[in-house]
Amino acid sequence: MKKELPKAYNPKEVEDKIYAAWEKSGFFQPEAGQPLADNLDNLPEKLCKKDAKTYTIILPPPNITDKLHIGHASIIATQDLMIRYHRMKGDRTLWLPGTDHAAIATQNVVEKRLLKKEGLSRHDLGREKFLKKVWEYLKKTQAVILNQTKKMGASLDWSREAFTLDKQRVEAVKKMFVDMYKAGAIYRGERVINWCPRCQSTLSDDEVEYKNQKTKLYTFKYSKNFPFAIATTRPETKLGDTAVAVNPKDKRYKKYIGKTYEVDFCDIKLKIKIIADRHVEMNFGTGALGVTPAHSMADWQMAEKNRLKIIKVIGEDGKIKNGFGEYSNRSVLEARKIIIKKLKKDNLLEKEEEIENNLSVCYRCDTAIEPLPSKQWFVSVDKKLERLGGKSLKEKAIEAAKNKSIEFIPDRFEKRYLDWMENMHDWCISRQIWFGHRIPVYYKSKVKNQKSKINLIIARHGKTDWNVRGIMQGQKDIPMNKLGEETTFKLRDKFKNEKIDLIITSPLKRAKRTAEILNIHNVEIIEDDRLKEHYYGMFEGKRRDDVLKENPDIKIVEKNGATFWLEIPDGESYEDVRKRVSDFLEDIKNKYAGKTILVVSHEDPLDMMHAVINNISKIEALGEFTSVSTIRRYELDTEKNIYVGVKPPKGDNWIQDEDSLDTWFSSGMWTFSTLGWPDNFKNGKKSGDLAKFHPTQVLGTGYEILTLWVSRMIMMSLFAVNEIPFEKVYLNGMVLDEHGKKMSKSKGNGIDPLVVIDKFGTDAVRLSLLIGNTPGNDMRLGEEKIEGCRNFVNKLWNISRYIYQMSDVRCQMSDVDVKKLTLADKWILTNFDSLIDVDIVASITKSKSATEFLNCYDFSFAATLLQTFTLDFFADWYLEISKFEKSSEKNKILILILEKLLKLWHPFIPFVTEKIWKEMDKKNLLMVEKWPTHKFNISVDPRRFDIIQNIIKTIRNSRSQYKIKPSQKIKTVIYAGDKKELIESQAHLIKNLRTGISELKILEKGAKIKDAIYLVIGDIEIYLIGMIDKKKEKENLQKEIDNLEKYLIQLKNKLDNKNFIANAPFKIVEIEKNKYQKTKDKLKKYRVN
RNA sequence: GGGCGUAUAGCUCAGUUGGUUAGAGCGCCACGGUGACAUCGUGGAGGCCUCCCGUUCGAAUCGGGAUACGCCCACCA
Repeated sequence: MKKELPKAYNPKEVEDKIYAAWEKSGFFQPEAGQPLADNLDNLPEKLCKKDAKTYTIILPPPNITDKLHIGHASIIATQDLMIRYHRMKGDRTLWLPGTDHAAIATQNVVEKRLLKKEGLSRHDLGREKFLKKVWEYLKKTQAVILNQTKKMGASLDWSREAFTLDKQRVEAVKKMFVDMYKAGAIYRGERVINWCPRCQSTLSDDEVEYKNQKTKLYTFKYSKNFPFAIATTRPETKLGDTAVAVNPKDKRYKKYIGKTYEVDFCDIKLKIKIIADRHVEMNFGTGALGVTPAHSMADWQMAEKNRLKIIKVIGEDGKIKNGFGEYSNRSVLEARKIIIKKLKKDNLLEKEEEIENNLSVCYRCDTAIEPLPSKQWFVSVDKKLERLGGKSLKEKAIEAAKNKSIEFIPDRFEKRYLDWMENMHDWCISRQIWFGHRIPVYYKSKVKNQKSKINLIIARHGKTDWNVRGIMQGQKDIPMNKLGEETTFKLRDKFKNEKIDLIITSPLKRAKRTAEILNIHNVEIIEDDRLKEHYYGMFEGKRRDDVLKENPDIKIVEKNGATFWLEIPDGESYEDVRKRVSDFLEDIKNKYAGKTILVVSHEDPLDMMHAVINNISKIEALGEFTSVSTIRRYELDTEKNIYVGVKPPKGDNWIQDEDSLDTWFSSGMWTFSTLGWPDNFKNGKKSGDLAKFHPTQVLGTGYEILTLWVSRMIMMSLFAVNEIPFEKVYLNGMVLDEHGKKMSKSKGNGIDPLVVIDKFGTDAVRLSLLIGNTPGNDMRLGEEKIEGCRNFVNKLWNISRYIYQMSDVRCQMSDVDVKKLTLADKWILTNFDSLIDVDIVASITKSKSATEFLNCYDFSFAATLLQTFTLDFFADWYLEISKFEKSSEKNKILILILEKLLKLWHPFIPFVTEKIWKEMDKKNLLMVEKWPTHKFNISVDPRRFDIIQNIIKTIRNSRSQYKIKPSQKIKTVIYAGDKKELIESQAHLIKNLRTGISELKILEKGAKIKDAIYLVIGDIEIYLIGMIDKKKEKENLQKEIDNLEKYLIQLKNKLDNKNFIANAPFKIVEIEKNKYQKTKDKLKKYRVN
């Protein structure tokens, strides 16, 4: 049955219909754990075996801030290619779509772009109304994105579509937060944030604007006894300085590093420690930087590193806090004036100069921002977690890349990932915005909060015999002695008038007994391992004095008449102890707000507790509990009535945390929250979609969010389901404009996918994004390229059109009589085979097959290979040959190759291939046809056909060079040597393929022919007889001879080089010799003529 | 400031482990209605492979440095 197709392919007429047919087929939805929408079928058994491997990609959810740009299109094209390829291979293939709420970005768009027009800010509307606006907006963009994605031909499973802020994801995020909190992976800590004193609110980083301004830089000493000067633009904050940082390389200050100075800075007493920090610029100011932890982000980090004390100077009202003498309650600027005045008076001010710097101001009211410490939520990346086998999130995430459980494409991104991971600090997840996942933490209303401090009473246990004998006990369980009991009983009086709610004790006998004796009100006693004594390892059971003598090299500190070992070879470090008690304190803060608690423990844990509570260094704290039976009291400023949970607690006075979560928290859960977590994950067992499709195979995204997103997904997935979420990370480069500039709205150089799809068709757009696109590298794209791809798509259409005119569309390979095949037939079949698998052709060209290129993610190569075959081999040669070398076999071959070629092309250009396929009257959709694996297996040495091609090309070329009109036919003589038989058999090709030959004589050899163009191809000589342009021929001949001579000299020089002969491998030398001989022969032939 | 990447024809890019007279597509030029395709065909002209130094018998390819551009991160006291 022959067919007539329209002359040009019209994508507009076919694309939407085809997409609808695909969707209707249900083949986008692999067998689901959930009922399918609209009674659609899943992939039937026939197309996807029960035991088929799964192949899953979760589409990176685009931000709902805006419609998709061409960069998204690039990611979609790449992933749809992978998905369609694997679906055709018979894998159970799932590609899951969704969108991201992009908290900050979306809030900004709505507030700055939409509300601003009406002259409103979000505060004018209030939280609820504002969020309503945001949802209105996002519904719109979501619909646009959905439509765009479908237009791209994406074979996504829409029945599983998700949104990072839909109901299911909200529940998942809450659960995740609570789980992580309970596991100790989330904690509340302080961090410097941006505070606007006028708006009385915190600002996200995006809400801070920078203003270039002139300001004064003051250089001064804190006091006369301080050894050198520092420089600052904000002298008033120096009231809270606890350190001075210098560059470790700075010779001027090296000798001071580590020392502490007590200074009197303008009547305020400060303790200043000199610390080293490599970020300090030696050339700025004096090269010494006053560190104010409470009022600068950078200083805060230094303080954390160096365990500095944090002094808050400025309050939320923008005024100096109480406790700073005459400065208190004055505005920042007033305080500054007074300080400068004093410094001048005391002759401490060395310099006052104008500099330019960036002042951060509030985006709403332009007020200068005050960085203040505030409580924020953090994910602890370093905390060792039980559920991760005692490893931290960071360690596990690093491990995944290092042991190659995750492979990066291209692999250089592994290094970037690891660098970033290794330097990762705890991740602050609370954001001061309204739109997003509200933090599932609740506090009691403010009035009740007043009561919510913890009265902490700390007691050291009573004496044991070992205490008396000066033996190190550590975790050896030594009971209290008589003396100890007596002393402890005396202490009971102290608690007579005090209501103790709870006693928590170390489980060691001496502490437990102490607790029992002190429990006069008969309250509950809880044991807690974290309160155990410092583990001293091999020192335990030895006398302190002996240990001191035997280990003179071990670092010690002496304080309050006691000795402290800073390192114990096989024991715990002070750091370890500090960690566990700090952990303990966090716990009780959250559980026992408002209560009075007695804690009974041992010397070292208590010292460390003292350090944590007062935020001082471990060494400063040592010696606080030197004597047994010491009692100290603390008021723990706690989180009070804090509740962390999926649902708010009962009672009406609980207020939810105002902040919302960093977007990456919810998108970090994307691989499993979309597959039904947590419902599909009970008792560590996966079920439903999660069991079937997680971990996924590939995560493809732009490299710019490798660190932001990919790293988070890895950590979150490890935590939630203890799985690495994907095997491979494929990184798309950015799509730039023709000039290599980033596309952006403001520049107006962006390409809108819908516009170019409308103009050139989806297939053309997809192909233009796949060809010439290397993973991880940016790509430039202009409309010209898309147009070129459109032309190719149309070419494929016309190839089919031609074939349909020639051949009946129904036939099979078994119908082809191999014996009847011509050289050209065999040549094209063999070449086609090389697309599917390496065979004789590929082994000669050393190329991979299209299948192999796809397997190793070299999509551009695969497309180029297919394109070369389609255009150069199939259309330009084989189709042309078929116009005169006719046979029934040929018609079959045309159909057979077309059929397989369509399959190979389908993942790249799904619409046009599906349409052509349909025109073949096929019942099934091409989309679920099997990927070709069977070769035709008719091998022929392609070089035999190459000879014929070469002859034809050479003749065409010289016709063009000599400007012979196409209408002018030429007699031709070929001296073929031992190729005579071959050339004779293919003479019809040489005559018919636009060589304009009237008469062709093929001889083995013969005499030189005058008045003819002379051509040489290897051993073969060709004469185009009857050429008149003698002069031109001579010129050409001479040019060729010159060329050959030059080349010959090059080769000769190489071969004359003794070093080359001596050092180069034998094979290479042979090759070069061969080249030399061939060139020489050719030259000889030309010279004779 | 730190890390990473890129630099090859007018443009967009290939160039596998060092051995090519350095390739393709677009654009350009010339010719051309030939059994599908002018969204086409045939042919051609375009290159100090950014620069410098080194390793090597041999470098577009490996190493070092410079320059330019891009991306990410930190910082601007």
